[in-house]
Amino acid sequence: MSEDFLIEMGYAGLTGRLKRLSDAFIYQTRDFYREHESDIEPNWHMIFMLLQKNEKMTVTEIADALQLSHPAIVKLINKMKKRGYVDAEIDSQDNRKYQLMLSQKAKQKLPVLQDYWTAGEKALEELLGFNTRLLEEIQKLEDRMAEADFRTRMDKLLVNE
Amino acid sequence: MSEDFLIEMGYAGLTGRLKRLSDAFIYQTRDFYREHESDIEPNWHMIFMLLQKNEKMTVTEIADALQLSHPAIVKLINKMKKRGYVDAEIDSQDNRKYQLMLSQKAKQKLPVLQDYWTAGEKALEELLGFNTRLLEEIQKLEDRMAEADFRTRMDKLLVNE
DNA sequence: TAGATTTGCGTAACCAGTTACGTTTATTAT
DNA sequence: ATAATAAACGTAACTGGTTACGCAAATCTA
Repeated sequence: MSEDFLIEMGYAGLTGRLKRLSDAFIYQTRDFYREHESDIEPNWHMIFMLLQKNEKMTVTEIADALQLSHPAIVKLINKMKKRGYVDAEIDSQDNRKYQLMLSQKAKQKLPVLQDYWTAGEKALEELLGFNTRLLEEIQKLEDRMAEADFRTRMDKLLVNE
Repeated sequence: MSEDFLIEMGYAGLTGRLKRLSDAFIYQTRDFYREHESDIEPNWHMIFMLLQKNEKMTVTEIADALQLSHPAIVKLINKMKKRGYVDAEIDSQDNRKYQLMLSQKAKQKLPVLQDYWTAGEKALEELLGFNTRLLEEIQKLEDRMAEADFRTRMDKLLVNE
């Protein structure tokens, strides 16, 4: 008997394995930051990158770019604000919007963070065996999900309805 | 500019994409069950499969087989008990242990659930393009994580310490 | 230009996992 | 036989996402 029942389950175990992997990356990244006395959190990386590229963005724009729900972004940004990494100013054209940007503190910390992220990328390249096959297969999966998602396909394939 | 910033991020976006995918599978599976008036939940599948194979198992044995923490299993099993899908009896040899097994209700419902799971597997096969490349690449990633995990590799690869 | 609709964002409640800690029972060592 | 240690499992607090709902501001429409 295989040690790992999810592997033994074949196709049916895949979704559980994705969850396990995703969790492992999140928890280990968080531990890494804590170990290195950093008060930043795993998924801030993508916000930093976005705000380096775009200077100013609203909650909705960030949610669209990352394809997450807007409450997810609100929570993220609130924490980043509280720790002084993000500044906000009300949009001069539209009073519903806040324009978000990296704070001075964030910009000062960037070189250190950049070292962490570089280490993370290298670690990931190692874990992928220095090729992009997994990335490509993930991409195909995402593309097919965009055509017709899991739920839709399950419904269509269900026999005894 | 790509619509999806995580894709644009390359390697660095992979972990976020795994999270998104994993969440998508979980939420869509939950919706599917609800739509079909089923009171079961996404990850019960793996418990059902395990308890069909092994008849009786303890919390710790299940946690080991699925490589999840034992509190995760406790929560899962409590819900399954509450809805009458799992029965428990105290181990005759060791009073700390509960032997868990599928209830009569669970066994009766199996044929219907089996239809759902078959639809799920077929949907997954479609999404993977009827080949096992993604599965193989995931396996390699898991193997490399077992050799040395993400955190360990990041630490080793960090330059300016 | 007033009324209806849409948009942006905040909040609440939920979900599925984690770590940390505590209690009871079993096992090991002296 | 007893004391120390280990194991099983329960609970609490946290994390990072979701959906559902509400409100205020902006935009569209008649």
